[in-house]
Amino acid sequence: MKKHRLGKDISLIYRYSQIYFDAKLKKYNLGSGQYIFLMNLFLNNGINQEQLAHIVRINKATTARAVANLEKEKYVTRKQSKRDRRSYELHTTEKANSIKSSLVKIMNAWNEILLDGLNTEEKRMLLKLNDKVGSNILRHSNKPGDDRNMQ
Amino acid sequence: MKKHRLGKDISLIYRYSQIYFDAKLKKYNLGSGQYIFLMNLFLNNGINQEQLAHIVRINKATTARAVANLEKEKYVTRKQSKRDRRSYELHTTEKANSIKSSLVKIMNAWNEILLDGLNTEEKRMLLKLNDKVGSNILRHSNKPGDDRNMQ
DNA sequence: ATTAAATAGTTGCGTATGCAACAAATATTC
DNA sequence: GAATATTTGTTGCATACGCAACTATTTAAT
Repeated sequence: MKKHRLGKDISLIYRYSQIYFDAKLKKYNLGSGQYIFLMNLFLNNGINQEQLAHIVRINKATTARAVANLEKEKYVTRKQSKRDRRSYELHTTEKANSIKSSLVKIMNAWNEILLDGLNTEEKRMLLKLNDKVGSNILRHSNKPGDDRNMQ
Repeated sequence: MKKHRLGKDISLIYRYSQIYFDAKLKKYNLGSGQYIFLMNLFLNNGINQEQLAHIVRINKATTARAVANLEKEKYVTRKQSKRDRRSYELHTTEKANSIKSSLVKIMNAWNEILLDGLNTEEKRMLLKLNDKVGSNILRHSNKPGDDRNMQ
C-alpha cells in the first residue's frame, strides 16, 4: 500500500476546496477561512466563539479572526453574554441570511464535483471512513468527547 | 446527508496532519511544508521542480520555497540541468538519506493512528474513494493526465 | 472572603499555500 | 533567422492556520 496516497489525497482535496471557495465567495467578500464558521453559525445561532471553535475543531485564534472578519463584513453580530462577560453570543445577520441559499448552492456544487461517479453506498462509505479517521485523530489528540452529531 | 461532514473531516485530517508532522519533524529542522516534497524526492531522485510540483499537485511557488528550504538545510542539492538551463535537477543528500528511515517511521506512526480500527477492506475503500474524489477535482480543474501511479 | 486556577477571547509571530507578475531560457511559428 | 509563445523558477503579496503569551473574567480551592 502506498502510504503517501492518503495524505496526498487529503491535502489535495483540502487545498482545492480552499481554492474553490475562495473563488466562489470572493463576490461576497468572504474567503475560504470564514465559510465553515458562517455555515455552522446558520445551524447554531447564538453560540459563543469557544463553542464554535469546538464544533469546527479549529483553533480559537483562527476562530476569533474568522468571526472578526464576519463581523467586519456585517454577516455576524457579537453580543456580550449576560451570563459571562468574557463571552460573546454570535448571531447571523439579515445580510448573512440573505446569501445563505447562495452559499448552500456553492457548497452543493462543490460536493457534486467531489462525489461525481460515486454510488450511494460509496458516498456513505466515504463519509463513514473519513469520519473514522477524524475520530481517530481526535482520540489520539485527547480531545473532548465527540459531539459531532451537533450539526 | 450532512454535506459539511466531508469537508470538515478533510480539513481536520489535513490540519492535524500538519500539526503532527510539524511537531515530529522539528528536530530535523523540517516542517510539514517540506515533508511531502522530500519524501517524493526519495522516490524520484533527479527530477526538476516542475515535475516535483506536478507529482505532489502543489503550486510551483510553494514547491520552489519548500525546495529552497530543503536546500538550505542541506537535505537537497540543486544542479542546473545541462539540457535546459532554466531547470534544476534535485537530489537528496547523504544527510537526507540518513534520516529517511526515521521519516518513514514518523509517517507510518501517523498512518497507524489514522487507520486504527479499519479492516483491510475499509482501508482499501478509504484510499480508493479519496483517490476518486481527488481525481474528480483534477478533472474538474482541467489538470493534465493522471500520472498518479508514479509513486 | 481571599487566593489560586481555569477560561473566553485577543494579539504577536511564524509557517504553509496560492495567485500574479516577472526574468531568463527554450520551443514554436512565420 | 527573427518574432512570438511557452516554459522554469523566483518573488511579492495576501490569506489561513497554529502556538504562545496575555488580559479580563469566572470558577474552584482554601
